[in-house]
Amino acid sequence: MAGYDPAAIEPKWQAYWEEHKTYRQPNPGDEGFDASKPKRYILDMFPYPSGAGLHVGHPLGYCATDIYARYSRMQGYNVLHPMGYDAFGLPAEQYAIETGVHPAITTEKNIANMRRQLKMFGFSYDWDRELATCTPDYYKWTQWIFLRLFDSWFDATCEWTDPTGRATVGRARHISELIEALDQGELDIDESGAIDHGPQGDSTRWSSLDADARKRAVDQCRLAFVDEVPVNWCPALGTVLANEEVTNEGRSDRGNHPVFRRPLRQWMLRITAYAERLISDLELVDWPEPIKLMQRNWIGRSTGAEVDFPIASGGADAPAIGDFAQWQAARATSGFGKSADDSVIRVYTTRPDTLFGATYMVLAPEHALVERITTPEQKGAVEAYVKSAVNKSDLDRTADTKTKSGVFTGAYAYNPVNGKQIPIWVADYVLMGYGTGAIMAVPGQDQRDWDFATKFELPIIRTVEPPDDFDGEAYIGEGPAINSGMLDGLEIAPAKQKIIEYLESTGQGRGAVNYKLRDWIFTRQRYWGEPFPILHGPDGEMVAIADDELPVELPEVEEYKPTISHDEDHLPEPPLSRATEWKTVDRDGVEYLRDLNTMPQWAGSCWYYLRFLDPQNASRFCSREAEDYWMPVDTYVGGAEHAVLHLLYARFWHKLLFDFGEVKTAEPFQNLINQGMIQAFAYEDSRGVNVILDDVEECDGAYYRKGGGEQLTQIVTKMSKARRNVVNPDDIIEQFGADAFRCYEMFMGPLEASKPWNTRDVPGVYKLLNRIWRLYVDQDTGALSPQMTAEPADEQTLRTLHKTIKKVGEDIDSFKYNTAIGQLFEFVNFMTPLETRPREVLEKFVLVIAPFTPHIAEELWSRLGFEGSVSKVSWPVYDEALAKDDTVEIAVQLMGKVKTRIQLPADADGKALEELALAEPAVQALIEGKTVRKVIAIKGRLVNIVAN
RNA sequence: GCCGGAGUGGCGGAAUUGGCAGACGCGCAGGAUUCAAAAUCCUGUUCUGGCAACAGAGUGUGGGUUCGAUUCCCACCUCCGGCACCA
Repeated sequence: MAGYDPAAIEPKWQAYWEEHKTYRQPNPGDEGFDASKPKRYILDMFPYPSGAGLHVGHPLGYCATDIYARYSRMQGYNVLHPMGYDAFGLPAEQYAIETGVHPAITTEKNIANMRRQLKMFGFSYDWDRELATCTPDYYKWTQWIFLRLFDSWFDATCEWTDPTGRATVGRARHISELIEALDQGELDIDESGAIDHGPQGDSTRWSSLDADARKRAVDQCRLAFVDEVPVNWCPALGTVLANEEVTNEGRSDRGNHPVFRRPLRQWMLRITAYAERLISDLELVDWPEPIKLMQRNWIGRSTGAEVDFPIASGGADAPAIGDFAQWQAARATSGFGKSADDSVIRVYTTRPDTLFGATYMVLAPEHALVERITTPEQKGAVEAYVKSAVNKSDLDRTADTKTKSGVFTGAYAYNPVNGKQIPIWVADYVLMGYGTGAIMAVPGQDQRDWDFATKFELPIIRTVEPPDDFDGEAYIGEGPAINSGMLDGLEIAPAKQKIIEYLESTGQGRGAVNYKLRDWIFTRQRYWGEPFPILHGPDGEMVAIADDELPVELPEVEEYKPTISHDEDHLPEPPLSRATEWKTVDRDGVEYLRDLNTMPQWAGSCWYYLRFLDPQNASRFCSREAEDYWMPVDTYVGGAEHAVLHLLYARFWHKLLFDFGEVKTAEPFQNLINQGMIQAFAYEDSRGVNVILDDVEECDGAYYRKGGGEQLTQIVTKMSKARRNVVNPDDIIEQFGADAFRCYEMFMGPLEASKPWNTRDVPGVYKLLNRIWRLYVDQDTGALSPQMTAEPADEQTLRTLHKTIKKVGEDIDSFKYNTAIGQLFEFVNFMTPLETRPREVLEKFVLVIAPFTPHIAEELWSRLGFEGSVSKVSWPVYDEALAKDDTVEIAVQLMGKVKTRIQLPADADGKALEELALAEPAVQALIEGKTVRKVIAIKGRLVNIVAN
């Protein structure tokens, strides 16, 4: 074999790496661990083991981290670079429902296929650390972490110095400390059941509860708690559906069954407790600013005020307060209640300064007061409206602003700042899940309110003076307050401050912080997930399974489908309810029922980066030594689609473990890179109808329907089965090899950008590898090329080499692999025409390509006569002086237009550059007869002459 | 609708972050080699006009700031990702 043959060399070196465990990375304390080296933890987002195997999108990120890992090892780092499988999930369960094959079997088969593919790419994972989230020895610790959530409450006012030495407010504490504090009278439970951090030495509410009620009260304060929340319940499928699985007609995407929006008892994780820290700790990590911004916006912190609007009149049941002045007087003494009493509508507003412009109120359709305040005349309309609104998703309700809908309840409330009666409406653009589920509407300063007010002919009062040239509708900009009594003339910020002081002093409101973030619904009515380690007693009490009884293993069932029904009120009966033996547990003669739900797929992926540190550990999720050495993750690469949810959930779990001293870093992921999506070309006819790839032919750069059909438009879309434009990496590797595949994906464009796959471009990089091969190996004989000589390299060759080492190294450091490979092309373009090529230069070049194309690098390295793996060799050092040129071409501009180019020393700058340039005859000719007014000289770039 | 990102040759993209627009690759055209082809090597390739030297235009659209704008500012258009039970 003389030519480059990836099919021969790639399996050979993959077998070598496997046999020698080339990429095994020992932990501190293990044999072979080198404590003198710095560390890098380089992590990929692990894949779901789908039956389709890896698609071309997976290896994009995996190639990027692999190159970085290989480069880091050559730079002298201990590198932790592991891989595993996010193995619980819906597709295996769906397949099981259809075929009866146990999801564990399907999953294991898919994992085996993915493992084969991952090895075929030549990724340098430490395979001894491979894991899958669906194995009992993994999910044992997922359950263990859940129990830490169950065993804890959030002490929101606790001021403490965290183990990294930072002053922090709020932390998770063991639930027993809450009970102790309640017993001691240091804390109380408030009217809504939440922890009352108010005046100490008063726990009257807690003391008034009996033992059962206390237990329930404590359960509601846990970080993992059970609550009723509205969900899309589909009794015919027996599960809750995601909004995207529900059609516009309120039916299930799958099967077209009716879906009901109804409250359901669910496990909830109190992620909202960490809202503040999840925002502020973003300062600790080096993430792309847009991703941080997305997380901040998702958490959605806003400051404003809560204000009570007393009900003035309404239906027979309306808790009207009667006389406004009396109410005000009463409030002045009683103060602002912790939760709203019946007679008021409490709103949250970010613009309390606009209170005088609140001309009506809106309740969410689900608001408890709607039914009570509605007058008999409006009852029919309101009921019909509420009925139609509850089945809409939040997205639908807020999406279409043009066609705002709503109904008047017939009731009125008093505006607390001026006592004016304002109408109360019901509208679905107000969401129960945000704020208090009720708003004060200020059409003068809010466009949604403006649209609504205009449509229903409600009054509009401006309370911020717009500029003279303002011709819009609602005005949200800065300006002095008008029509606002005591606030008139104040700018927004001081007006906010003043009105909050007034509201607090009169007991009508208070300053408040609000978050968009909602607690995390953690229940799934499914089979293929982690069982909850919780027992339910006969009287509804919850008991945690002891740590030493974990894992609670997933039992066998004969049918994976939840129990289905056509009755709207039928309650969920998940598949685990069929595990008759398993589901009941006897404890001291009392029969307990296991929790029959499972955790969402997120659970396993929330902490897998910790298990990689020490995956076989049977006594802890990972050893403290391993955690101490390896954390945090230095580089985390994955798709931007995880920018919010996965990354927020994982940070939340990490902070819980941090609060309990189980991990030592406040944040898990120090650096984050979001790879783009690999898209595909697709073709549409003149009507915009998709034409599958098999029916398209190209002619002179245009695309036509096969058989002389009409011309088609090329578009860029997601790869999809329907368009038949999915590319299978196995096919590409079979044709061109893994090294070429890796190079192609890295050369496609910036890692972060989405870009279309184009198989037509793969031969380009394949050709590069062939050309590299021929620099070393004689095509005819298969021996080392006779053009490779022992003679020392000339200066130009050395400059090219050193420039290449520098450019490629710097590009790897900043993950700019597309330009790094461009430099490899330039090096090869330079070497190819040479008659003889210095061996010393070519030896160094093998090291430069080793991170990108490990197989060909190993082969050439061994053919050059070296023993052992090239991945163990140090990255070459470049000479700064040789890596740049002495003279550079300077562009000479006249009035900003390039007129000529001259060669000048690279280090000339400022005045010197200006003088050198002006001395050039070509430049003299340019300015002849003109007056030079100004000269701008930029070192190594250009000289711009302003002359006329 | 809300949040985030992106628009540069026939195509993927580059541009030291305010300093020569189009590196590098694909494709295409021409040439060398070959009986021929593949492979390989060399040359050219933003557009318009011109044999050419050269001139003009040009980074989604329209404005602005600047000696100088793909880069900064304002407005708009288009596309992509996310919107909490797909993960």
